[in-house]
Amino acid sequence: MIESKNFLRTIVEEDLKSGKYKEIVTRFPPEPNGFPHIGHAKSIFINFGIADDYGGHCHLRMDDTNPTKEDTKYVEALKDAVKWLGYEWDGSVRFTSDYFPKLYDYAIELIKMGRAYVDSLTEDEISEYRGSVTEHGRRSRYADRSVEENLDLFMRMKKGEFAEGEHVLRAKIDMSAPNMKMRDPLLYRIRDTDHFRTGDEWSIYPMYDFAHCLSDYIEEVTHSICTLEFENNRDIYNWVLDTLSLKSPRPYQYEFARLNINYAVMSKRKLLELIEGGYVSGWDDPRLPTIAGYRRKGYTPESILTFCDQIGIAKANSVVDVSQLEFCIRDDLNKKVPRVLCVLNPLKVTIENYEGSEEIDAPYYPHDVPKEGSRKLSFSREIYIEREDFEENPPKGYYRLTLEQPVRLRHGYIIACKEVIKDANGNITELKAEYYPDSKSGCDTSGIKVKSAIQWVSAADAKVIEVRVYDRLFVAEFPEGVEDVNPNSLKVIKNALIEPAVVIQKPDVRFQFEREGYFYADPVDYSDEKPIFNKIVGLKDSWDKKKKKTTDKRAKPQERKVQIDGEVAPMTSEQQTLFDKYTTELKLNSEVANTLARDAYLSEFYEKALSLLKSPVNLANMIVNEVLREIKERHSTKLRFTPGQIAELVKMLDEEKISSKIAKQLFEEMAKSGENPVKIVKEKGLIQISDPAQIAPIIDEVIAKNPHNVAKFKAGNRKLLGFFVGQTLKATGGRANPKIVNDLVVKKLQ
RNA sequence: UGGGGUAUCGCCAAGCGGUAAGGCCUCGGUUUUUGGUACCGAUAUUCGGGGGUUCGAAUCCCUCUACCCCAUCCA
Repeated sequence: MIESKNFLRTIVEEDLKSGKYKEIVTRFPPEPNGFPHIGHAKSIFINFGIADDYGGHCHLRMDDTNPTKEDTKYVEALKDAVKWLGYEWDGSVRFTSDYFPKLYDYAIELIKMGRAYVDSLTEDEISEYRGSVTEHGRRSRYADRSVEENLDLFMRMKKGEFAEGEHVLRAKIDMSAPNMKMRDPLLYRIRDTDHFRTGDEWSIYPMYDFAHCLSDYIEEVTHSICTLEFENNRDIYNWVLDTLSLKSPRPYQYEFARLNINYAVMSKRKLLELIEGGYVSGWDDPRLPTIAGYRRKGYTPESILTFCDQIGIAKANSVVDVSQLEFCIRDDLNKKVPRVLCVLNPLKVTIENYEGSEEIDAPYYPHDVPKEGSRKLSFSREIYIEREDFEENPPKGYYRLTLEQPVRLRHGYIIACKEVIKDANGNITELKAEYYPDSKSGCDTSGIKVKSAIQWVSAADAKVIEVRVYDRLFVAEFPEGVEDVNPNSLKVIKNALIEPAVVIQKPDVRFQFEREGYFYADPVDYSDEKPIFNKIVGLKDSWDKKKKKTTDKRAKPQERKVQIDGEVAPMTSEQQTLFDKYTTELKLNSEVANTLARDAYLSEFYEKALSLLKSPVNLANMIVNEVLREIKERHSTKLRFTPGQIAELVKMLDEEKISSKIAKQLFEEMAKSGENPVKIVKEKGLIQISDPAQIAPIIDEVIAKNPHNVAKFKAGNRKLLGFFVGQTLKATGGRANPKIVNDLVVKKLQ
């Protein structure tokens, strides 16, 4: 299958390599409270795709912890979607509700550990006590109940002794946690509602944060992949699994950005609004971005999967252009589907010099699609062509039929228009034409040149079909809601005419109506008596584009955004004193001095190193640029090296024993091992090579190996300097003095 | 405003100190009995802004800015 690397796959590969897991297990865990949309397809593609490619398993699990919203009909829709996309879940479909007994036991355990308590605050109080993003929360007065009391209450909650809202079970974490999700999150709530699977067996239901991580653990999931909005929930995910000290391996959560597509809405709420408001016909309305909608419209699973692969996976919120999806379906269908002739808006043409009738053999596929198959087209005196394919007053660049310009009937003869018949209102009702008998397709000896070939159907045996032409559901690129609905998103053409083979022979269910687009026999409403086709997507239309371009001249006023800098916090007087000392006395540049002066730990570190080595500038640079990173990564204090070691490192740098490149390498090693830098240099032989006589031959070799780049460099591509320096450095194991290499390369390439 | 994220072409997106991948869109051209397809070519001296470190920075450091997520007994 089509694969590209992304950050999730990188993690999976590393975990496999390090032996963290023997086998990868992922899961697709939808809540069965709505139909899956193309965003789910992305998630399915990611989870099943990773499992497939790394020899693992992917589970399909219904996250059914909220009995008030979920329903079995959605379970079926979810299963259908996964199957339709071509994936098989491991084992049977799983349900979080299957784990209710186990989850209950885990909750009991948490209570016994004193890490969970039954709270009896009202809903409003709980919300109030939680505080806000800027204010700490306060703990409930019920948080101090004894383990026994909690146990008793929780068991009675389970038995159904209390009404909804009377009590909840909460984790005891931290009401002042900056992450609001960690302010004693709810674990269980009472619900009177029957659950679609467990019926009235339970009167308490676990919350997502409690159920999800444990369900993953129970199923031995390794990588729990979800969308960005759960980033804050990761802390609880880890808290639950860690607090219960479950035996490893355990799953970890990773987040990716959910899919958005312009001119569409993806949220269940908005989708439901469209359905319930009657803006669309149901979950499978072809205008909806639901999987059922795309399927009904005629999209293939392959095209959806290709799309998911093309858009990639990252952590940045983004909106993918619909044209990317449209490209995928066109690209897929182009290779697969028979071409037929259909006239959407018929205009009668009488060929006055033609008598009788004949059958024309016409292949289903064009020369560039390697597929076999053909049908007969019957030709006679009366035909229909597309109304748009004739113009009395053609615009410039019009290739189709005009009074002066003949045109070819696809697979048939060339015709010329002789007369235009109009009704009382001046509307064209019919064309009188003549054909050229020696111009038949395949044996054309007429020598007439035409600019285009158009579709047509014979009046005598064309079949009437209904065609449903779908346009985007919203007029706004980023729709808010129903107020942005496109009133013309569905056009039903009742009397389109199509060549009979399509509805009699039925060579396929998807077709390209030539020069129009791709169409699909509607799987629900189609009947032999009343054939109905959905438009899947139009063909690219460069003529349409050209026409539009001449009419609307879009001049975009491109203004440059000016970014305003915010204010920087002022320094304290001590910091200021330090800063002044650094800049004037020690001659540090102000940036470095600023960073140093503002961080007490850092400046102290600096002073210590400085007392051992009088190299203020290099020491400061090293500390600000390298040591600071280590401090951040290791939560300050636990550094594995001392100021003395930094001084030794900088000393070697000052003495030009090592290059700055090696210094960085060295620093990293030292930070990891705590080893003495001088010792590392000695052991690894990292002494810098500064002798030009030693370096020159290596450069010569690099130059000899890359004549193409030498030419480019000489032609003025100065960026290639880095390439040559890099190659030379690589050849010496990083030991060559880069400054000298640099000079030498420039000299040699001059 | 506390915390957590994210910023690379019109839209996605690689890139992890050494020549700014790729796809879509757009624009040219060639082939074509689909104004389709295919094929060729063009399109980021620059990576949200400003500084710093380095021979060399999209990548490391500082700082600023913008956007997204979190205060459901939803998931």
